[in-house]
Amino acid sequence: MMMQDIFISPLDSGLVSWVEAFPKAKINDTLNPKPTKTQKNAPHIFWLHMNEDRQQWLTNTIEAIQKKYENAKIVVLANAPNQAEAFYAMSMGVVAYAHAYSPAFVLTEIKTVISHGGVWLGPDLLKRIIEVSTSLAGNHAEQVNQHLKALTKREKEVAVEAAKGLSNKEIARMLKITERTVKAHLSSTFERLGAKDRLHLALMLNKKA
Amino acid sequence: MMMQDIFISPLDSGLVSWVEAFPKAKINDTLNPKPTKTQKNAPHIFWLHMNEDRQQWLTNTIEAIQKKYENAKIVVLANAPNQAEAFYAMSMGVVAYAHAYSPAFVLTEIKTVISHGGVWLGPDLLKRIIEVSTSLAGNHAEQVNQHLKALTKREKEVAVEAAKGLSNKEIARMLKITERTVKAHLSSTFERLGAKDRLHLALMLNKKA
DNA sequence: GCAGGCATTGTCCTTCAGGCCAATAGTTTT
DNA sequence: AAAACTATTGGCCTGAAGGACAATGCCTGC
Repeated sequence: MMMQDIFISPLDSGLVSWVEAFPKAKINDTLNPKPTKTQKNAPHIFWLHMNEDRQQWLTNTIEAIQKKYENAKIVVLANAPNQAEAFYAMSMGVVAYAHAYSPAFVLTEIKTVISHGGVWLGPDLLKRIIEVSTSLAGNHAEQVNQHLKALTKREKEVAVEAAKGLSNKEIARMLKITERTVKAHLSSTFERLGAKDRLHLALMLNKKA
Repeated sequence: MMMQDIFISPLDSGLVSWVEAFPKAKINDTLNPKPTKTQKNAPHIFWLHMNEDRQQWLTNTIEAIQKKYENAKIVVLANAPNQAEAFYAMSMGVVAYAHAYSPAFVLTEIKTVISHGGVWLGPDLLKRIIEVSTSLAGNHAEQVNQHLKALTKREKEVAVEAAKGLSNKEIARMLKITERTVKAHLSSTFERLGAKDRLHLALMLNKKA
């Protein structure tokens, strides 16, 4: 079966690796608002290029594609991949989430996998997903420890308090440092643990057994 | 880089699809107990055939491989795949989990993916993992109910989503109401439950038993 | 029927969170 | 000794969160 590749990107022309991988692909800046019946049923792969902070756009576009195209697979290519976004995308039915600058061979690989009904994602993300899954299933103490181990001493102290629900100001007072410093430790913590914000951090550190 | 494929299976000869996919593969019934130094460092893919209820064997074999071979990738081929086993295997560092009777093209596909550092698993399993990862576990519904009882129907819906870490905007989208309305429900919820903010709400609804 | 709870949405405003761009100084690793 | 990591803090800026004050339409129980 021939799959038509359609890249949706704000860029005028696609990245080099895209063209290399799929010379025949179309590159549009928006979704065709009115596909013909034939188009609707033909198998497509939509490669959505997440330029930056376009969560809303992503949601809308995915929903639009799912509504308009029966046999479409959706791949998200992120300029700055992050776990929260990946989770979100996968939960919406996206079948692959990768870096926008992935080399051509990765792109063809992704296509191969999803053409056969598979789902593709990189090792880091999967590891993270497994961790989260197993922490829900059991030994959360291990997982929490794993998380805290990845942090520096100071970051740990801050993270634990933040996860209890304290504000930055309160934490600052408690540790006798500036609120600014608390923010710095937290930002670093979020990045290390792949947490979106303090609420997600709290959920990670408070998973019940 | 040439990857040596080694199938570990109680069968005398491999399945047809295995041979078709990897004519040069070795098929052993046990792990070579004493690999040479050269063998240890060479990249291998071990395809472990889970014949039946051999959980213990799986654990031992995976550990043995990880100890003896530096650059080994491990794939589990299950006669009767099940999620619990898949989760377990992945948490031990296995990079693919598939049906033992997968056709040859799936096997080659798996090899391609993991050779490039990826991780492979079928759509059903991934879907399940995503579900588990993103949903608040239903098992502690009892305690949560205590709190939720005090809320109206709509407030409950909003509160649950907020406790998962969704933003007001995301909740609004999900429930097809305005962000303003979400705020209204949340404000009301905070007051009823005596929660300071959404983080405290999340802690209340996620608190350990 | 009318009161009161429920669902919905508005505008305005303040505070807080977190990202971005820096900088300094001590510590550890290579 | 140089590079990398850690702890600390500054200012600036955007966007989200939540409170204050209010209004409308729908139901339900008394």
